[in-house]
Amino acid sequence: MTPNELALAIRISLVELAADGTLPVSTDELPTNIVVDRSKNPEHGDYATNAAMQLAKAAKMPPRAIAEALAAKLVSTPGIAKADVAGPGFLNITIDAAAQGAIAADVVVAGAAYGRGTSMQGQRFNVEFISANPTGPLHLGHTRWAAVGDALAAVLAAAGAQVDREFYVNDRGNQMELFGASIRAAALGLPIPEDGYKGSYIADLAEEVVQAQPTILEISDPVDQQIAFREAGYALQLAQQQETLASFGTNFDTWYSERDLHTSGGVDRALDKLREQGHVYEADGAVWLRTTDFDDDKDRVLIKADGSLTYFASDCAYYIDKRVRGFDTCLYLLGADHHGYVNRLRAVAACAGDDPSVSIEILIGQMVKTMRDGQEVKLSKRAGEIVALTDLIDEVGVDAARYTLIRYPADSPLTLDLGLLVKRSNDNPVYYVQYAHARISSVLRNAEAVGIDWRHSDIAFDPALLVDEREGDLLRLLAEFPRVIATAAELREPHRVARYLEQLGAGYHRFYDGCRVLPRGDEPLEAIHISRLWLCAATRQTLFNGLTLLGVSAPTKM
RNA sequence: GCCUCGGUAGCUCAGUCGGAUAGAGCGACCCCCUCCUAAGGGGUAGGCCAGCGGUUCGAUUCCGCUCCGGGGCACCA
Repeated sequence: MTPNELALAIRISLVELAADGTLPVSTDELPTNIVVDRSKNPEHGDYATNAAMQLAKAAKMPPRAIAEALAAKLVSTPGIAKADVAGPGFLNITIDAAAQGAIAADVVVAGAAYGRGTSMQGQRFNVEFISANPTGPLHLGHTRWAAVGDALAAVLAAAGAQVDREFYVNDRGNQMELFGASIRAAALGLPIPEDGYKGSYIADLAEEVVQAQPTILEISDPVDQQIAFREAGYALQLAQQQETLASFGTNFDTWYSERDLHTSGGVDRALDKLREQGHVYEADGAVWLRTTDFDDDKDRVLIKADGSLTYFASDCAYYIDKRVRGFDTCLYLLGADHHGYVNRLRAVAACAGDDPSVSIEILIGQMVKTMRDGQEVKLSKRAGEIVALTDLIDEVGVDAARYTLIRYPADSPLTLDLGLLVKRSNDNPVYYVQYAHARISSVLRNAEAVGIDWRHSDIAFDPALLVDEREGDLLRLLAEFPRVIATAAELREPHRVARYLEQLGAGYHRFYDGCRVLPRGDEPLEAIHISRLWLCAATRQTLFNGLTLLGVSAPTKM
């Protein structure tokens, strides 16, 4: 019996109590969401609910009396062994051993689908993240969302939502010109422009461009030549970013070009839309959007006095374009340095006639500070000091990098110690979780080696045998997984999945330490062995499903 | 100044519909391998959940203020 099934049983009992008059409340007054918590203390049974205390006010009855009535109903429910009233009105519930153990079989049968739910069915999300300028390699500043954004998208999808991962390519504007000028200067041996890109990768790019396209040096017009360098460099950088992210296990459904947004008329359509909604005005020779109608500090310029479009105009067009493409909710995963954009983006949605509380959501990822040997590693693309994402992958590997970034909530600042991460030690919990998966894999291999086919054995899986305290803990943990995914999706917090996997790993290691799975040398094969193998298989499946959501591999050997 | 994120064990951090005795890893100390991977398990020590008020049966959690730290407040991209 899972917590969700238990919650349903409690709900049904309450409805019955309200119907027969034991509880003087209408069914409308019953809590729709019954809270069922795992008990921390084993003396308090398997699960606890505070439903009686929640109802006390509406029913004008002492919580303990309500709990008593509820307990009497619940004990006649199949699968529930015991229901005790405790403290101010908690109800401690013990699940029947067989009903508890049956979860192991449920998980094995569900397989890769175990944990997936339907709580977000019918919702279409556009999850946009990273969106780095194509003017340089991806660096550590981009990695947090590369890992967390991807995991968040996976979690939303696991909760039943339809999710697109999108990367916005800022391939227009002044930065691109500076980029082109910088490469050209490097190729011709000229000084890099004052505010140009000074990283050493620029020289490499220049060399690569010239090698692939020697005639570029013969272009006499400096403007044309700069454009040629810009375009060649752009293509190389974009390809490199795509390759880097693919090697990091982050794959986008859409790479959306800002240029396309303009050439397709998206900007004009957006401006028309905003005008229709009545939030556009002219002043000081510029065209403004009155975002102050919706909580922004100041209005924003769409078209500058010189007639050129602002970057903000592109932002508006991009948002409106996403909505036209049919997304219910546009998620923007931004760095803390973009936090000033939150209000204006929300205002854009409102100016476009949308309800910002539904159609736009902006998540701010706090800074990742990187340390190496106790020294802070500074990231500055202009100054040329870059710790590239590819370096991180090379140094610590995809699994450790992704996992470490994902296991902390994105809205808390994070300090990554590269020196520590490089050590493949226990300090990184990814190994702990992966080890649990590998350990189970090994047990199952050994079972096979001695000829035990636990799935099709003559000796049947008997859920009632899994009564050891460590087996019960592990079963309760397994039952928790669907709720973890649903909550992680709801709160946009994929780190909850990682933390859960650590608990599950710990639960397995304890079980492994205290409960012998395979028969020793001369022992006969018995039902307890088979049942424990099912429990092992269920745990492995859940670890696998969870790690897969996070984009971390689940090795069968380490 | 305004906005925003944080302040929980020596260190790094978990802990949302407000619940029973506040958790984990690392570090310290003590135990456990004739047995499926010791990359593991068990135990001890370590806390005024930054501070002060409020809401109530009950607050680390919700609200207000104060203090301390990170980040942000362009007709830049």
